[in-house]
Amino acid sequence: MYDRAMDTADRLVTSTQELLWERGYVGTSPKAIQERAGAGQGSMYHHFRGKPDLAAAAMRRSAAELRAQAEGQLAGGGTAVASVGAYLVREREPLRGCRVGRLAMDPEVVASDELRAPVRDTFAWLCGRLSGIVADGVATGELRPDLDPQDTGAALAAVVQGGYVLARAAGDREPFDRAVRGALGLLRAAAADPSS
Amino acid sequence: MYDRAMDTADRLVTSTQELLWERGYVGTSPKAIQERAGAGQGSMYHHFRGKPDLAAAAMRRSAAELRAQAEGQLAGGGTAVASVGAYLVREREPLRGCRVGRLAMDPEVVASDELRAPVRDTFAWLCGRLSGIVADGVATGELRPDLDPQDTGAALAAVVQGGYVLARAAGDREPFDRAVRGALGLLRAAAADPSS
DNA sequence: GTCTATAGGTGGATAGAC
DNA sequence: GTCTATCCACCTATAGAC
Repeated sequence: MYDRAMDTADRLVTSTQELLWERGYVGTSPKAIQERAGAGQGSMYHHFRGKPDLAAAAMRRSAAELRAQAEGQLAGGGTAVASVGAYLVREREPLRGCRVGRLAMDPEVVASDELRAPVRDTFAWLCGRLSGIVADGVATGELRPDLDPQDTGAALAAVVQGGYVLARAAGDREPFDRAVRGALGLLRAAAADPSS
Repeated sequence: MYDRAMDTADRLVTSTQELLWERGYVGTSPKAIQERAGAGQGSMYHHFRGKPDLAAAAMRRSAAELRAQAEGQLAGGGTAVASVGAYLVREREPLRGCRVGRLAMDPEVVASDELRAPVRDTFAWLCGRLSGIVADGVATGELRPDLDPQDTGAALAAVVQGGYVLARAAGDREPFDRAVRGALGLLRAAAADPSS
């Protein structure tokens, strides 16, 4: 249960963020949210219209947090390999999965435009950001000119999301670390001068 | 509802495979399984001890099917890039996700050794298989010698799993296709002689 | 083997008192 | 704003008849 000093609506959103991360949308019940937030039924339905409304608020916040975090890793400047590397190897907890990406596997999230929107926008932004960095690397001659920036950006975003799957399947973070190292190794090999 | 000529236990397993793929473990109820299989409660609990038992049988079958399918793509012979390429660009339905990988995001699957085992074994096998192909490519001089086979294999497996996430987030298969093309492009760039 | 009946618990939400 | 009471459908499983 959260600090009573925190606003009730805020505690409900925070609790929902956590439960969506841990259990997904279909696996998260209003009752569980209320218990974790230390709020009653009445409070929840006073502040939100229902589970989809509350989940949408939680997902928008998680998406914004993730984007800010990723932007912090990507905006470091330096070479394309350095920027992508900073993003790929940043500190993570692979066994928890991605708090946004995991929701893309949820049938009720994908079936609802409102619930899917934050997930869609997050990955559209991330792929675009990574593609831009690769395009810059190609433009400066750091990366081979035959590298397609959009395809490469999508592959880099996918490696992280897929790394979570491998780690959770194994019950061990090792496959995640291997996957991101492997992606970085491939990107280095695609440097115009691979000795760099 | 399935053909009555099919064995009842078999229909139950097949229906469970489909529902696990569509809705995951927490999102799949015995009632929904029974309805799809055209079987009653009594039949289900006669043939299986309960939902976890039936789900485990369905997951073992899905894992075996996926492995056989992947092996068919990977065993084509030829260069490492050709073998990996055949696996990466094989016909898929990205919006449906991976019938095995999706279960790695399910909290009750990862919490149970018996349910997680087929998922764990599938990806351990797949990563090992891809790593072996990369190692062969390095050994024959097709791929650059500084490529780590295990890391690269994990990255390739992750791209496919992550591609599903991107496609479902977008509501469009395009990001999946981009990701696998991007991965193949990077692997080609890591060829010892990139003109190949 | 398959059916119906039954069971306690939960899911998601509404109503109205305070 | 928050609480309790109430609602009906569904979840997962057991019991026992056929």
